[in-house]
Amino acid sequence: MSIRAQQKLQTRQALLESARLLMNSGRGFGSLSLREVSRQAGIVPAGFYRHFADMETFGLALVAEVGDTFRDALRQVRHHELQQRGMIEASVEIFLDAVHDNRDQFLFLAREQYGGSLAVRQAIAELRQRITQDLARDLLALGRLPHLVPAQIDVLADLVVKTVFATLPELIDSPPELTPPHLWPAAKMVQQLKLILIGSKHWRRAEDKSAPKESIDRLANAMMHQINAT
Amino acid sequence: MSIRAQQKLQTRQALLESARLLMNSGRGFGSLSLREVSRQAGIVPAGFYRHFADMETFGLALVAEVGDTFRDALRQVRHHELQQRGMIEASVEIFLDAVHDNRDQFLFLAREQYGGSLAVRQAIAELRQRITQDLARDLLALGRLPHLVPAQIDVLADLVVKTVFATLPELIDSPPELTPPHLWPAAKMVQQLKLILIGSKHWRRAEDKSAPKESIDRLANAMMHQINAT
DNA sequence: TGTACATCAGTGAACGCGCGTTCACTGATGTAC
DNA sequence: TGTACATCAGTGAACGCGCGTTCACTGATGTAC
Repeated sequence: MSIRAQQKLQTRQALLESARLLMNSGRGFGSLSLREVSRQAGIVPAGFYRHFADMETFGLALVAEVGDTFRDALRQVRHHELQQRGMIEASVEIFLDAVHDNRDQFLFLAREQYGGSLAVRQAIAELRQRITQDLARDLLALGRLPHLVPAQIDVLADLVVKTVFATLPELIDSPPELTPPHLWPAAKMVQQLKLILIGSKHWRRAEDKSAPKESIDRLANAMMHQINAT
Repeated sequence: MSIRAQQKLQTRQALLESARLLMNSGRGFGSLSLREVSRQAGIVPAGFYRHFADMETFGLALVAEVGDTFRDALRQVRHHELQQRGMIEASVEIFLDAVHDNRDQFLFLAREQYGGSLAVRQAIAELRQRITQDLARDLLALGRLPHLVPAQIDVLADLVVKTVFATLPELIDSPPELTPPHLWPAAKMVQQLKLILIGSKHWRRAEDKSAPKESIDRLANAMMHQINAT
């Protein structure tokens, strides 16, 4: 790569890192200013535009960055060729190492998954959906849950990913001083994933004959209560 | 109450409602300005200070508001005197009604649970902790899970509340057009809560004799990987 | 290799704008007698 | 009940400030010959 391209890339990464640094003190991405980020990266405000059209595009670059990191971690988890016993602990351990090594990237992800601008939120939702689908595919291919239909696998994968994403903020910040050991985030998450896995082992196939009509009606009822913006 | 006090209360509620309205278009509370909120509520910026010292105090009032609504809903759920069959569906139905009736309050809660200012995030964390502890107390008192020790009940309650909080954003916004019915948020949440309940029915007591030392070591290992800010 | 021109990452000044906060004020409501 | 004074929610003007964006620029790096 040419010297100029290298230097440009360096500045670009300085901008990304600056945003993550500024968010470390508890601020949301939406409250960062273009001038502030540029200042932190050591360039003049106008220089920002050599790299990004606006703060929204910049936010999408941050999502792409943590997305790559996240998927790398999951690839490592997958290559660990899961054995039944201790599978969850080993996977969580690999994942926690990735979070530790890229603390501020995951802080951005945790902080902006619901709070960010529309574009950032959508990009994170897409990232999360791809991760969920990959997990569902793996669970189906592994064949350890042959009693579940694909729709159930989807619901299970969604719950696992939901649990991991929702635990991220706790994993990144220290827990309150008085937290008893069984509620320390990493241990708690391991227990909860095991609990979910136990549930999925004993989950009956949908449309079970023992509760034929009533449960379907109830489900439809719950679905009708979908809260819509429309 | 005096006329003056009534009018003041009315303006105060207009301010709270204005903030929630402004957040409906996808913006975070942290990006709202004092002038903007006052304008929406129909008063002059300086008038804001008759009600709140600053935007942070104002944010805490919004947390308190949705906290009351949330706990009212849970009180209704609790008074429904849960019967075994269909307990989850009935509870979710009551909860979804509350979310529907107070859409923008729950939108604030969902949006700011991780993204808000430090003070707002802490207030929401306290609200959530109180809800979790109440649930753990209820689960223990009901005695339907006698094989679990209190520490396991805590982990279970945390997972249930985590699932509900993490599903809130989906419950509030419409799901993407192409979502298959089994992944519609309300139905999906019901399935996932059932899955968790099934897991808890089959969860072995901690310190199970069949995996005596190894699992404790693994747990400790996972806990050591706690990611700290320190 | 050397030269002449092109590219373009980063500069520095300037702009108009909405912001949070202050202040003395007004006039409806409340209170004391 | 009527009067005289106190309270205080909301006003309107003013302030200094950091913001996003524009522009012509500079000078190191890249390219053509």
